[in-house]
Amino acid sequence: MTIFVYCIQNGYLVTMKISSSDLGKQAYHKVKQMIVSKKLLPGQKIVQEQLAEQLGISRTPLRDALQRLEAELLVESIPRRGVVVRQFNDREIVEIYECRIALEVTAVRLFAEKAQQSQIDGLRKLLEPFEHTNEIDEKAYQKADSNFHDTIIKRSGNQFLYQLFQKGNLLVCIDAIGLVRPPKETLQEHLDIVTAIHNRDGAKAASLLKEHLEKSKRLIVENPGYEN
Amino acid sequence: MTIFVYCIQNGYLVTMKISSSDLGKQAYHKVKQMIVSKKLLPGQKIVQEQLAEQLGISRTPLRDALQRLEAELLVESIPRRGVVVRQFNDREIVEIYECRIALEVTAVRLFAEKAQQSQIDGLRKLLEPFEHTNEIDEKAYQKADSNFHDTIIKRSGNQFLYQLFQKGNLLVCIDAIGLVRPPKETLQEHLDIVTAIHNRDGAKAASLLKEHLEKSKRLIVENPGYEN
DNA sequence: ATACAAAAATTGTCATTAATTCTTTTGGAA
DNA sequence: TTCCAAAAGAATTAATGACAATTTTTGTAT
Repeated sequence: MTIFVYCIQNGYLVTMKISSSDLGKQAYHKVKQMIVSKKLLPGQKIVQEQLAEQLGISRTPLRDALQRLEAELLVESIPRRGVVVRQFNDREIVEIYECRIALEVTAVRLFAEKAQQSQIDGLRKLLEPFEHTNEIDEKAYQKADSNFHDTIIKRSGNQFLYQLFQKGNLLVCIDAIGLVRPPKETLQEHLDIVTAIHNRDGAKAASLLKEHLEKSKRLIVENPGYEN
Repeated sequence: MTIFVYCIQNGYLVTMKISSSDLGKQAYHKVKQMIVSKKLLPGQKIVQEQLAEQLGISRTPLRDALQRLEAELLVESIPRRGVVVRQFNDREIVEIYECRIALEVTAVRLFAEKAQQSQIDGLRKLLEPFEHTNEIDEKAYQKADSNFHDTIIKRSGNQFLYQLFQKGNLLVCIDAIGLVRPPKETLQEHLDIVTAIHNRDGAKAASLLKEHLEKSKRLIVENPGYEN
């Protein structure tokens, strides 16, 4: 399918084609979705021809997609053996958390210092539905939580940091891990962070977020089954 | 070419073939080298057929390589338009530095807390050739500097962090940027950091490294030509 | 059960074809 | 003539299918 877009460029009306024919990128998103939604299980081998047929494409764009996913550490490719969905053990999850803390704390400081007021308000709005209520829908909260952290990183103003988050796939991994602590506990922490941002207190926001994330990390470390 | 490796696996002698036939990975390393060594210039378009012929391979493995390099942010692919070598402006270099600071400060804390004594000694040895001398060879120092920081990250014990550094290509970018400050200035800072690590003072090492990197970052920001 | 050999499945690579973009040429109006 | 727009042609990328190399599975004999 091809879509035509008309726009003004250098004062002239130009027609631009936006072709949705990039099978590689499409496949990338689909396979990523399949991994996150556990349709492809960790450790499972991906048979290329089979999956390609399932997606209705040939192997070349699928291989492109797998290449990307390997770079994002979501799959592992062993030459001549094939590609398997990567699985993270507890030690690796803690490693991921440590990286996340390092980058996200930096992001929140930048956000507090530079973000526009409307962006701060937007962040605040994400939390509203869950205030003043006892029955918190876990699924909705998880989504809001994910959005909350994503917004801070995306709007930090440091685009490279955001790319690193995506390419390093920290967000996806963290989504896959799911909620570590109950909403009741984390909601207040989120609110406090927003307050600090609102006051443009970057250092305070950073230390609050750090403690917020460290708590979750500690829970994973102290989890039975964690091997040091 | 095929190489056979003999090794003991589960108590049995096993022969393993290591085929260097992975053209994709080979091409990846070659092209990466070409970018770092400026044989392919920033902004330059890569014509796939041309480069493939130059490397003596077909376009399929070259595309694999470019896919990887795109994930590492070293090249940029515009669908149906081609692949160009990515160039970083000052603003992006600062962004890269901010990410580097976040991750490397975390790494040095872990290193100070967990590293074996021999690793700390190894770090110290890297600096020795440049002490007690007035004539510092810039090139040799740059290599030592690069090794110094690489060691801290690699031996932090957090493998994911190291992968993130590689995939995010922070190290390569930083190598490409080169020395920001004169050796005389940074050598003493490096020595102080080693001392803190030697004393297992993670917090001290972290704050010293942070200041060390922040100084370089500030120099870039204050550089004429930096657009905020 | 174990070890080996043959068969099947799967991956990596290439050459070809189709689709898209870029460049040049052509034609017409100011 | 000069400028712009449309059309034709060349160049380049994307995708498909086919083939060869390699691994995994299956079957058979020890």
